[in-house]
Amino acid sequence: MGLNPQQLVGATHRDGPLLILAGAGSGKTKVITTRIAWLIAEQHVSGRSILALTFTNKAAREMKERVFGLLPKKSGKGLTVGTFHAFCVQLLRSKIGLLGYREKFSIFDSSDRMHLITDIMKDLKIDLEILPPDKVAWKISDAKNALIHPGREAEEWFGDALLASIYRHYQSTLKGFNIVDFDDLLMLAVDLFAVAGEEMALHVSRWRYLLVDEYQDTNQAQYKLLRCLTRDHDNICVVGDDDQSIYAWRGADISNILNFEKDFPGTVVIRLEQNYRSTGNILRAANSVIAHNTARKGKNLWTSGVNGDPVRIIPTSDETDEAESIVSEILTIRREDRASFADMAIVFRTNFQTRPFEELFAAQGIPYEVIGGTKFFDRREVKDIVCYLRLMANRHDEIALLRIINRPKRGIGTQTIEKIVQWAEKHTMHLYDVMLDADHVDTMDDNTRYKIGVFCELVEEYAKKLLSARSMVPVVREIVHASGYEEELLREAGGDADKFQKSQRWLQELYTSIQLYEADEDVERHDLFGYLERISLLVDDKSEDKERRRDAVTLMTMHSCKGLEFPYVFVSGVEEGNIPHTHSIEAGTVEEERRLFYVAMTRAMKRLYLTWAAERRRYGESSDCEPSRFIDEIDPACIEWISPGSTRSAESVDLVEAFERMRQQRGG
DNA sequence: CAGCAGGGCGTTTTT
DNA sequence: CGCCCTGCTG
Repeated sequence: MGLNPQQLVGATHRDGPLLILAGAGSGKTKVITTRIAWLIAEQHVSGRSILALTFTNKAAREMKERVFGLLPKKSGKGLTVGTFHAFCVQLLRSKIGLLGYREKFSIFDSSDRMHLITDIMKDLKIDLEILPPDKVAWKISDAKNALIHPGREAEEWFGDALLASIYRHYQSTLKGFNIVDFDDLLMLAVDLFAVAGEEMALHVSRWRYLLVDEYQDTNQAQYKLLRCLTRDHDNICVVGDDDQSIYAWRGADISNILNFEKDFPGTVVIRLEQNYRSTGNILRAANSVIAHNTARKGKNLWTSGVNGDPVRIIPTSDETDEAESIVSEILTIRREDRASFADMAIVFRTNFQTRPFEELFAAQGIPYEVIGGTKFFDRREVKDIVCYLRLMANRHDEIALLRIINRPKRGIGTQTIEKIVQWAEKHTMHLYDVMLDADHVDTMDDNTRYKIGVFCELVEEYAKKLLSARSMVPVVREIVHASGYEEELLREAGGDADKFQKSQRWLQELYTSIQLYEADEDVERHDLFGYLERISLLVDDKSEDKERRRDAVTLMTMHSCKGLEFPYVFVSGVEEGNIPHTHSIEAGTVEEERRLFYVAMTRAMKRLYLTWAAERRRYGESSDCEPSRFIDEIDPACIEWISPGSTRSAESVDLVEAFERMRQQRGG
């Protein structure tokens, strides 16, 4: 199987708790996948008894593929591999009734959450200036990740009665709408075990072997869930690396991995310290940076491979220059090393840094793929139509309703909406039910009632069609047409044919996404609910085959690069205030930033570039930048400073001089 | 109720 | 610099 001794121990550990401390590039996925295959093929454990949990859909997909690649056909049947969130949805789908929700709940995304919180705060007459809704959203999310429920408990936890009150209203509204938000998936799943321990224990008893990836990133809720799943056995294998913990800001609790041995007595600990990914220089550079962290278990990653090229540091004058330098380097590598675009990745701290690259790549015809970033399902056209679908799936989804009630314009304006809302409040009814029953609303005229009637008929008619049709795609096309949405797009575009085409293309992508879903054999039943659930758990739109078929440069943030590897990696914007980010410096969380930088560095297999710009524009204003402190922390023996002019046409004399001074100062 | 213009504000990271 | 939201006018 080609495993080293430690990997082999991990892969062939039979029963009981197992902690695998796996450094970057040490082959942890290989160990997990081999272990699953070993359990099934050699130990005759049924696939049905195995549950593997990951953080991202991508990781889940990869793991599944690799496991099935190791197994003879069909022998892995029943194996569960999924994200924590997807797994929780599965539990909730069948058991959420225990918590007083109805079975066919919808899932809120973060923008829906913001809307609702803003509405609630307005209702409560809270000044949005003093308490910004995004802060509130973040606090509520935090509370849920820590398993803090609304009520007295929350008030103490927040130390703020107002926040607790918003939380209470928010949560009861969600429940009233039969909607759960992202954080609820975890919290409510844990609640299931609290309210019906025995029933749930029975329900999950089929899973006798647990495997958890990226354990260092688990939060309280995920930890508790794992405890619930191991009530009747202790076959839990977790893999993690404290140096790659980069989600503390989202509630990840590093003590979960630090305390694992205490939590699960009899734990076997395995350390994977041999790196198979990067050359010696890259590894040494990364090691020297991470060594500056004090809060770490400490490990010594080593490689038996070649030293390779030094880490190349490229100073540039501004973000345009930075992009041009990288592009020129990309073209050189392609020419000289005969590497493909897909071998290269550009990594940065913040999403908005993609801009100069996207512009330049588009101009030069270089294929690229942005991971994350502005999401497909956040696109206006797509989101509008998805809201139609959401409303048809759940008439009580008020956020969806309010979004499309007058889109396209159908003469139901703010006045009318206000009347509906007031009537609903007075009679404690749902907005949509008020609309269905508009004849009885005495505050509006017949014409308005008629318009509302037309809208409701549309919803009812197509909801029925969606649920009965063999394929939803033609029905959705019909909705776009019959609702007048298409016409509206045409009208909005004015004479701009290009604009109209663009929006059409987005809608086409949406149809394709539905089609892909309906063709997915992994899904048992294909219906509207299943589709909405799937897309709500999807972070990116990059549907399976898409990423593979194109030879493209990958652009992504440091957070989304975790778990990936590329022969050539460019870390861009390595400036003080960017990485480490100003907010983190102020919050005193530079160590997490260092880990983030470490994660980015260790993605590189063959060659690593670090670039920084002396000047960067933000909000249209430009400001001076200094290279990141992390550059100073790299062992000078493994880096090489590339002079600004060498990759392309000569730059300003000032910059070259500044660069020379810096090189002398740093002894580079 | 719809359309337009101008002002204000934001970008840390994501399942 | 752009986007979104608001407020004013037709």
